[in-house]
Amino acid sequence: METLDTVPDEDFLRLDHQICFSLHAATRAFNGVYREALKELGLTYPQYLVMLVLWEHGELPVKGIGERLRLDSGTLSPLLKRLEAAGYVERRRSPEDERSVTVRPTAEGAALKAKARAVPRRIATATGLDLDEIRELRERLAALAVRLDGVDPDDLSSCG
Amino acid sequence: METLDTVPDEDFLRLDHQICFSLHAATRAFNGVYREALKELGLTYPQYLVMLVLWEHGELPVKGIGERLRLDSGTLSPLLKRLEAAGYVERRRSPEDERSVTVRPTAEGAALKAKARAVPRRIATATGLDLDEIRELRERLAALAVRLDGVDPDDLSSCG
DNA sequence: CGCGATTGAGTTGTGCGCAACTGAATAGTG
DNA sequence: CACTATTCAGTTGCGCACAACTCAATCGCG
Repeated sequence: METLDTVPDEDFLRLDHQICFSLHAATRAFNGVYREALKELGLTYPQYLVMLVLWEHGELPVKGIGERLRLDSGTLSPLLKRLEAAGYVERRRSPEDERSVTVRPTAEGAALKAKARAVPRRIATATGLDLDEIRELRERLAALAVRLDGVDPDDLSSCG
Repeated sequence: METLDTVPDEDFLRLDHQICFSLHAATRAFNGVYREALKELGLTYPQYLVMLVLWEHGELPVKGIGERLRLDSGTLSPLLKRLEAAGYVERRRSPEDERSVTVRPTAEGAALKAKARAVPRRIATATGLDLDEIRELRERLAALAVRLDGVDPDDLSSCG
């Protein structure tokens, strides 16, 4: 039987080449179609992700957005600043906790949701997958992300 | 029967939130484990991809690397410059075509392959997937990337 | 209450990805 | 042969991701 242990290192490097590349390429291809689809909304893909969680929750602290999207303030602060400059969100210091900043969609940002409705369907059509396949892919990727995020760094270095 | 056409826009936005996020998160989780595994080699994930194709082909023009990794010169030129500064590759103008630049691993770069051998196995173990599952995921992602790269941009905008 | 530890947002610096561009070399056409 | 079009690498500019850091606000322990 062929298991991880029976494959030579050499073949593994080649396989890695392929899987690495596939994931990398698929991600960038996805980014590409989203970029195109979001062009008319004036949003980048990560900005769209932020707007999605804001449309769903109404308002969130920066930290809350970060937890849901697994992004830190180093990424979110400038991104939110650009969304604010574009007029789609507003930020204000929380009165209860002066450290926290609450983000919520402006009227214009909320209105954008209507225009965004058509986007996911176009993307789904572009993938050529049906609903069940999309859901399955989502499950797999989510499970993989959870598993990879939980890996002990020592298991990845030679001394582990 | 539930098809793409029978799902309301509202549900679609929510689903999109989930699939977007899953792909985004999985990619970054993958990047994270590779970053950790490649730390001792002094390579970033994209630099590792470049070294993989160079180890396999011996030497390639910048264009050849770009075709295999689906990357343009805007990304590759500075990346290769850094690999050269690190002493892993050397670049020289092709004598036959002065426009082209040939890239090949230095002795140090070639030696790195031995240290890199252990990396893919650690990554594969970290994913918790067996060989067949890894292969299947690779197939799916590759097919998806090809399909998405071939999408007509007009199909993604409202006027399409 | 006082003071050190923690938390939250933001900044800085580096590398990647991509669009748009430059400039030089080559190919192709009349 | 001359001249335009194309090709190739590189640069610039912008946005994202992440590590490492700053600074203020808050928490928690003695």
